[in-house]
Parts: sequence; structure tokens; C-alpha cells
Amino acid sequence: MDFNRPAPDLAPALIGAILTIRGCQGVITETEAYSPDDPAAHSYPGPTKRNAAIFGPCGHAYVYRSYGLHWCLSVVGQPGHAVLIRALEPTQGIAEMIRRRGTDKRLTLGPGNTAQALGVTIADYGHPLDAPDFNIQQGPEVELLTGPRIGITKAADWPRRFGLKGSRYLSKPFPSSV
DNA sequence: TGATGGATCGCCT
DNA sequence: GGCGATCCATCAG
Repeated sequence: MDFNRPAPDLAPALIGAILTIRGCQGVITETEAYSPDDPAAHSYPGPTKRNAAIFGPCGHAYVYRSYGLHWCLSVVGQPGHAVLIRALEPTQGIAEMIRRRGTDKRLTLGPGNTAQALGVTIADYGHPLDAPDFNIQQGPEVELLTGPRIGITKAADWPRRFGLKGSRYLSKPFPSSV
């Protein structure tokens, strides 16, 4: 997997990829692209303490807290570019995920739930995703869905949300999923 | 130094 | 379908 590219290129490439975090594994079914020219991106104001990882090496994890409650996991691409992991199809360590989530409902749907199921927290901030128990592998070629982004106020209508066509592991349906 | 708001989720009606 | 929870980086004074 070549992470060294702009988020709008990396985000669709990550659909269908295999994410492995400490024995838990899943197929990435939904992502969103955030590039430095995007008013909604955390990297938009330039490097700060909080978003430093986005300007660090590609292929590393960028973890942040959302709404003071949830952890969200992104993958760093080119400097200033990040791809938010929004949903997975769980394949391994499912019992572990259910235990961490406390329910089997929406186990890995939505960025907050996904990070919680995988046990990802700020402790994983900036970690490279090339370790045996912490990595992303290229998946097979898959058909993609594209749509506007979710849950943000700025430039939400940019078509930078990507999904795995036909998957039932999506946080919300895609408008264009015909 | 204090106030503000966000790449969300779950429970309520 | 709508709203409240909850914390830290950032911005304003």
C-alpha cells in the first residue's frame, strides 16, 4: 500500500483494505478524505500540537477526540493529508470488539465506534501502520461508492466520502448507491 | 486566562 | 427524528 499520496487518492484506495489492530481485523468499508486545502480538515490551519501527526510520515495513525467523547482513527497520507476510517466489516477478534463496545449493535459503523471496537486511543497517536499487529494491507480491487461527507459543517458537500459498493457495513447509505 | 465549538453516538419520543 | 453528553485545542481579550 502506497500511503504517500493526496487524501482524495488514498481514501478510495483504502476501501477493501485489511486493517489489523492487535488481533482485531476488518475490511475497510468506508472512508473520508481530508486534504490541507479543505476548510473542514484538521490540517487546514497548518501544523499544531494536536494535528502534528498529519504532517508527519505517511502511513501513520492520526488519532483525535471528537465531541469530547469519542476517539477517531485516521491514516496519514502526504504531509497535511489524512483519511478518516469511518466503518469496517469485522473479520477477526469480533468477540473482543463486542466486549470493548459493550454491544454488538453498530459494532464498527461510524468513526467513533470503529476506534472503540479496535481499542484505538490517543495512546496510538502517530504509530506507524506497518507492524505485524498494527497495519493496513492492500485488499482486492473493489467497486466504490462516492458521496458527500457526514457530520461536518464546512465543505460537507465535497464528494470525498467513499464506500464499498454493496457492503452492509456502512455507517449510512450513500445517496448515489444505485 | 476564559470561552467556544467540533471529522459523533445513543437514548429519548 | 431530535437532543444531550463531555473535553481539549484553539482563538479572543
